[in-house]
Amino acid sequence: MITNMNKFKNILKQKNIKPTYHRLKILEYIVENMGTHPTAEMIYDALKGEIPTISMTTVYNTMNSFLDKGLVTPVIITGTEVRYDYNKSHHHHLQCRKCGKIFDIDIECPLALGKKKFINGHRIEEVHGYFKGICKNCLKSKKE
Amino acid sequence: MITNMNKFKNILKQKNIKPTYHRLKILEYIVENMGTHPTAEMIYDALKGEIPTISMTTVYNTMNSFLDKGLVTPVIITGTEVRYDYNKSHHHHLQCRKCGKIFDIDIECPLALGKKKFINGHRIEEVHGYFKGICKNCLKSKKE
DNA sequence: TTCATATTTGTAATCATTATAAATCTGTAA
DNA sequence: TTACAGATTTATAATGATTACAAATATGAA
Ligand SMILES: [Mn+2]
Ligand SMILES: [Mn+2]
Ligand SMILES: [Zn+2]
Ligand SMILES: [Zn+2]
Repeated sequence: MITNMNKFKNILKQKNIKPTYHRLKILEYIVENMGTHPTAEMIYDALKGEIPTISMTTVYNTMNSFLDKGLVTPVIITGTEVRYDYNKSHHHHLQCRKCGKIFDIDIECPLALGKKKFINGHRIEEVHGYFKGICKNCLKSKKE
Repeated sequence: MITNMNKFKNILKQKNIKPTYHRLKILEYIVENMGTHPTAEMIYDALKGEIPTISMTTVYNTMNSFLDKGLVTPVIITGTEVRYDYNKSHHHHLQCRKCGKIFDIDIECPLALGKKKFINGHRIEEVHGYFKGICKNCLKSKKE
């Protein structure tokens, strides 16, 4: 849709990122697949069909500029790979130890409420929380 | 102290880990430097003076068996390195964006209370939380 | 002492990510 | 339109933490 592409174009312009074709397609992908919290590789694999010449470096470059401009945030759970989150609302995550998928968890975290700026004398700037367990899908799939 | 070494020996025996010299010295180091949440490299650097032949592989092997046996837990914040925590009580962490140090934060996290076993249909097995900010030491050191 | 087994070591491999420099694209001045 | 400076993309090499592997060494029971 041309209207959607205009939407993405505006998002990039608002963040002072030049809306190139690659950046638009990458943005489109992460917006429409927000719930998957994709890795760089997942983005690359999803786009290389439509853009056969795209390179991993471009994905990394793009995601790093998105990170710099605050368009996405990194989700770090395993330590083996960065996953990107377009959802900027404050929320937590759950990673399933069966399927590895990462889910958004919308619970009100008392610690995240903007109240306390200091804990134990340290200044708090960011609050992060995540769970590990078994996702609802894997629970359905029978045996533990 | 020989008494301390016996203490460490017993800790390893209780976990079914053979108390070799290397393992005892590594355990001693992480217990006495619990608050630093050391990396494999920090452990290696601290011990190579006393044990010149020690290798990084041994540190990794040892920490992996400590992890397997639940003697330590991994602290993953940056995604660039694993830090090890001997403190098994449930607690959170703060990493200072100035000095990079990791501090224990002992706050009662309502989410961590063993109550809820399920959230949004997912089974919760672990609750992790951490903060980013400026530690109290770096706050004292004048300019932001 | 002897031998099987576990531990430690040095080195190579892996994997995600970054660095680098060449190739390509884009927008604008002439 | 053409030419060109600057930005973007690409291919490739480098990096750094961790693991894989196989040889060397230590341990400890027979
Ligand atoms: Mn999310
Ligand atoms: Mn800790
Ligand atoms: Zn699952
Ligand atoms: Zn600090």
